[in-house]
Amino acid sequence: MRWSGYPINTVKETPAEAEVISHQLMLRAGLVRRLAAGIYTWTPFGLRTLRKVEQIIREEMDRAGALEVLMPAVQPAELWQESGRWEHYGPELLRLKDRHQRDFVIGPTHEEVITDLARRELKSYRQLPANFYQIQVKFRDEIRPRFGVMRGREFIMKDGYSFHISQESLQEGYDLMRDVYIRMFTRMGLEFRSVKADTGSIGGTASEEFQVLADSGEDVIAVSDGVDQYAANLELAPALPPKNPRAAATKPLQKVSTPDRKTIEDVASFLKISAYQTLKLLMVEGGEGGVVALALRGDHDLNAIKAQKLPGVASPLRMASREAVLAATGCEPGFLGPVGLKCPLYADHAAVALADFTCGANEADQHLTGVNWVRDLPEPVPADLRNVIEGDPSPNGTGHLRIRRGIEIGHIFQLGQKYSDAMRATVLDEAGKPVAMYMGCYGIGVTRIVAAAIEQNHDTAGIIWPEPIAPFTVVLISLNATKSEKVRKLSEQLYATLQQVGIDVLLDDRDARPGVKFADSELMGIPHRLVVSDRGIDSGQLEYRHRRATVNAQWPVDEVVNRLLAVHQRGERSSR
RNA sequence: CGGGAUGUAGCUCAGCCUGGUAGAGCACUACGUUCGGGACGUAGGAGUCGGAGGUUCAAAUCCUCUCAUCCCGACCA
Repeated sequence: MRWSGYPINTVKETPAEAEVISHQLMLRAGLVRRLAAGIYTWTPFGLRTLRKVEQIIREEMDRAGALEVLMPAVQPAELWQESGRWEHYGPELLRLKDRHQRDFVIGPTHEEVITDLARRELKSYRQLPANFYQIQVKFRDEIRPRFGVMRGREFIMKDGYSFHISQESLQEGYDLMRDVYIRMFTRMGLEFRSVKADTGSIGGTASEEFQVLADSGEDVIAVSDGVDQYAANLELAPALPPKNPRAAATKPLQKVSTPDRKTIEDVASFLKISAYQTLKLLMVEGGEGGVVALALRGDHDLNAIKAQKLPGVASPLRMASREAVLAATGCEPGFLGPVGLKCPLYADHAAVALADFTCGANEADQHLTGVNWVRDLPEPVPADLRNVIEGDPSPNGTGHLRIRRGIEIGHIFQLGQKYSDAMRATVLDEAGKPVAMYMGCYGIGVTRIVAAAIEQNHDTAGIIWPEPIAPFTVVLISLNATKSEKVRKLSEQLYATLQQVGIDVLLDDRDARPGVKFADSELMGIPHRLVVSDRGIDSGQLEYRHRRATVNAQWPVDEVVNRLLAVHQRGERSSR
């Protein structure tokens, strides 16, 4: 491709709408253009990277024996009514009517459609296992699209679905997909982790997310620094009970006046104690009416996912209303405590381990200090209620947890028979009896990967593409080509040769000043740069520079092609 | 959904408080100079000031409504 024929401008100024670096750079480099909130056009440069990501996915899926299909973006409501998700999916599902007033949706995912295909085509256990995938546009009407293509409403996803005769076979297919994902993301040059995840509303048993580690990520994950390599979504990471036994009581129980000190922070600073010496009490709705109290150490945060799994607690978790709290305790939120409490109580392990702690007195403007379990109130029911924090021991026993942020680029699930039951997708087994197929589901955020790769690979000058997904491998910058016949000739010759040997080369043949070309090539993040100039030709050496390098190398003119082939092969290999 | 903010040239923004002929930089066009790290000069094109209504002799500016976009929040007692 010739840069002179590429009519999309780069921009020096950062567009006001872009907050994260990947979004800023994608707009500045002209990779995408916004059409509406969360909806983007991909320009030729951006599309080249997108296609390379897709191609890696395709190659690895095909190699694993998966079959590519292409399903419709527009789907009839009947299928969604059949699976029950017409009611349950909520406002993220974009619904529309056709001219005959029939209901349709724009697919946010394709479990229904693929299950419909499977029940029509798959009749016998002999046809299993089967694995279908597609790379296709999805639409989810996000509450708040942001960060450019990272959380867009319309986006490209690779979604795959496998069908099995048994749970054992599903497990095998799932394990295979996990390996495939690791290989794909490694090939793309991404630093990522496989992370245990909550199965959430999709249901099913096993589930893992693939997270690209990046500070701008929207997900919080707990990663062990030990040899166990433990990694889990924050929602799921268990907090182990403290090993040391509870200390003995040393202080008397006392009531102190704490006017208007309603938060842990206020109380701690007012009484000149640390937040971890306090206990806070949260009131949530009970599963069958009433309220349930949850006690946490003052410096810890409630984990809603863990709490809503407790017997007697409403799921999904809802905080109790002010009225309900008042009715249960006779006290306003802000001064609640476990002493003399009449409703059911769960206490986090760390709260159970406290001695001589401070908590609300269930009386306006009053707190208790020197509180001790057993002596002042009954031993509580212990539970894991909190989010893990930096430095907690790893649940697998070695090392400690670090809290990192991640961008979810892939998610694999075992769906089991949820959809095949609802939609009667059965095959006959060896005994001739119908069995609902076991399903696996495997997603990858293709467009999001492009943004995630930039979040991980950039500097002040711009993008630094991992070689396998760079829009071009080499940029050939010709200086003063309009005047210099020899520069023009050599540039054209190298351009043709590089294309012949199969290297993606971009020829910067624009009639622009050198500074503009250098700056653009760096903004665009092309891994290898070669400069063709009169100066170079006269000395017999051309300048070469890798995007990550800070100085130029001099390459003899007639070795340029071979050397580029060599560094290119090295670049492709190093990221596998 | 709750809160906050912003809509003025393709982009980044000033002008609004205090109403009186719509601006700058970048980008774009032409010409000239320049030519190895985002050049300079001259000339030029380009905006129904998000939209509608109102107040006024007069509205980008004041008021009302509306649309769009962005940010924060939607456990923390």
